[in-house]
Amino acid sequence: MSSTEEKYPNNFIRNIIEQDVADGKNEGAVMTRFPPEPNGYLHIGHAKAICLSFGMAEEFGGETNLRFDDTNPLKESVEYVNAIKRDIEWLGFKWKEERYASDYFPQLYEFAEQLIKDGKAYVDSLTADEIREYRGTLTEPGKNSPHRDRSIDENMDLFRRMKAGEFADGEHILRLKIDMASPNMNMRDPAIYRIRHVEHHQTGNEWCIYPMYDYTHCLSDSLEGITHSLCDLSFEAHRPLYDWVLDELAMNCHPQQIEFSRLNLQFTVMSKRKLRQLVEEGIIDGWDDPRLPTISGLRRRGYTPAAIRDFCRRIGVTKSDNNVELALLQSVIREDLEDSAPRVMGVLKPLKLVIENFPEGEKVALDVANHPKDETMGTRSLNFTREVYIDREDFREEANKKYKRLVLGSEVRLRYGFVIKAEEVIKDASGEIAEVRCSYDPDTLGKNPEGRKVRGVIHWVSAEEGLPAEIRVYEPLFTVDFPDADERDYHELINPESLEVHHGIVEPSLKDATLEQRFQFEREGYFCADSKDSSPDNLVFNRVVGLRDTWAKIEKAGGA
RNA sequence: UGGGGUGUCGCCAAGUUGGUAAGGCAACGGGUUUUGAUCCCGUCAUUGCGCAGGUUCGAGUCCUGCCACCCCAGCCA
Repeated sequence: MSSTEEKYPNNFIRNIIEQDVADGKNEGAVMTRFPPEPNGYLHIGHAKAICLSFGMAEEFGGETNLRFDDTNPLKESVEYVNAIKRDIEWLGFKWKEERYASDYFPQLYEFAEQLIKDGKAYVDSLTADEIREYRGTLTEPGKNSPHRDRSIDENMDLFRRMKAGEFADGEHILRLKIDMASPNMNMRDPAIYRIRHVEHHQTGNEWCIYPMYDYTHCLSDSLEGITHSLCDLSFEAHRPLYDWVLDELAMNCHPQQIEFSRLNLQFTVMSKRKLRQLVEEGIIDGWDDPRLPTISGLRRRGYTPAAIRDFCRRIGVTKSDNNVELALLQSVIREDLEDSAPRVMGVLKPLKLVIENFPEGEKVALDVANHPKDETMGTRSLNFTREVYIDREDFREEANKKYKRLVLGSEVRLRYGFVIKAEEVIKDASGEIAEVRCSYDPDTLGKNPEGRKVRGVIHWVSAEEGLPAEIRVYEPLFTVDFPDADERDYHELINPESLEVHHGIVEPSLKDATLEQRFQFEREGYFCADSKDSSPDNLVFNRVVGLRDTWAKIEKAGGA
């Protein structure tokens, strides 16, 4: 990430930090943090936040802590902690320290007692429903709880007994004493400690009271010496509370919270709740299903860390609502793989060709470049044989001039090999084309036939040497561009054709494809060996993204 | 009807003190090409920056008033 090419274009947060550094604020230091709650997997929206927080710190010579915001043991687990760490590392970021909000539980407790002593916090004994009623509405002020004026001693006694486990869940709660009439709902005496007799994944059974986000986050930031605390816009209205807590406790480190709008990507859902639902209902193959916008899903699909980082740079950072098109995500991975993926040939929908005038059993070894522009990627040898497979899309019994592939009675070149001509179509009982009988021109290897023009070039795989492979082609999981905005139940919006499985044939060199290795299947797209299911005896490839397809446009426009 | 935000090309987005609308994606032309890929060239907000007024020699940038959309009423984060 240190390369200048990966620097962010100008954005308002960078401008703020730049100014702060220039002004000598915090002695010119920049310290950020990424604070995920371990209650789900990270997705592309988190990647935006990660790239920003880590990126800004790095750009200004600072560092970033990874801090698990683990204040709600009911929803969290170490499985998520581990998945999150794995994803961040894979993305290419190194945190300075791994922290947990739970590391600060003892200090947080002391601060709470301090607040009680100062008359700035009190124990409330209303039920959750009552508290809601007392809170008022957006347009009406709330009412003070009848317990709001308990004495400091009584509050302290009650709070200590809460900690000691003398009360059941929900019996009491610690609230900040701010202003029940505030137009900002978050300032109407927010709850900061609740009783929860549950085991915590980090602290075990040490605590039965747990601090809440608003109280915990600002103090954790302060304790870690964070200078710029970047978060999404939903916390904007919480900033006064963030500042209130730090001010009332007179913390000497007061980080600046800056909010930016979160990423909305077309044709997918981003909320952890919905993603979890998809996983739990078995609609997809786990958190790393290649159709998901999770980091693990994108990784399994074949996206590279560099492409995801590039995407995060290109979408920018603002406070405005955004609807990023899928085309941008596809564009960054194509750009990356265009240079880095070795080329191979693979056929998704095999159609057998028999080249009748090519001697049976004979092989012609072809020396083939692994990349058309990068010689350092070397070459490999491919055998041309009498029987080959091409894709069914590449053959038509009849077609107009715009169709640059194999047509009955005319010629086409088999990439890197000979020019062939389709002579006869053999059909099975149902009328389906079973194979195509062809002839080849032996004098066309590495040169064009004289006086004739071939329609084009198509890819192929030797029938004798090709390997069977399962090839998974993905389309968006949803049929509408913004499933979150749709009133219909999301089940109705699921694309039934989001996964298409092909039983294809790939060239023999793919036998040794390593997991997660990416290739360009010429004329088809970029593919990645599936990290879960692929093995030398059972090859499975995921299509990362297709090649840009000009032909599809022509076809759609009625050109052929 | 309270509070907090946001509105610049189809999408994303630059636009530091007002000075005469970057860039990327997409799209559309054309060239190269044994990948209809890549690459290259060109077009793509002609008083237009949510709308309406105002200040100014001059406003996307300042002022006023509207409009639209988003967020907030968890003992979630």
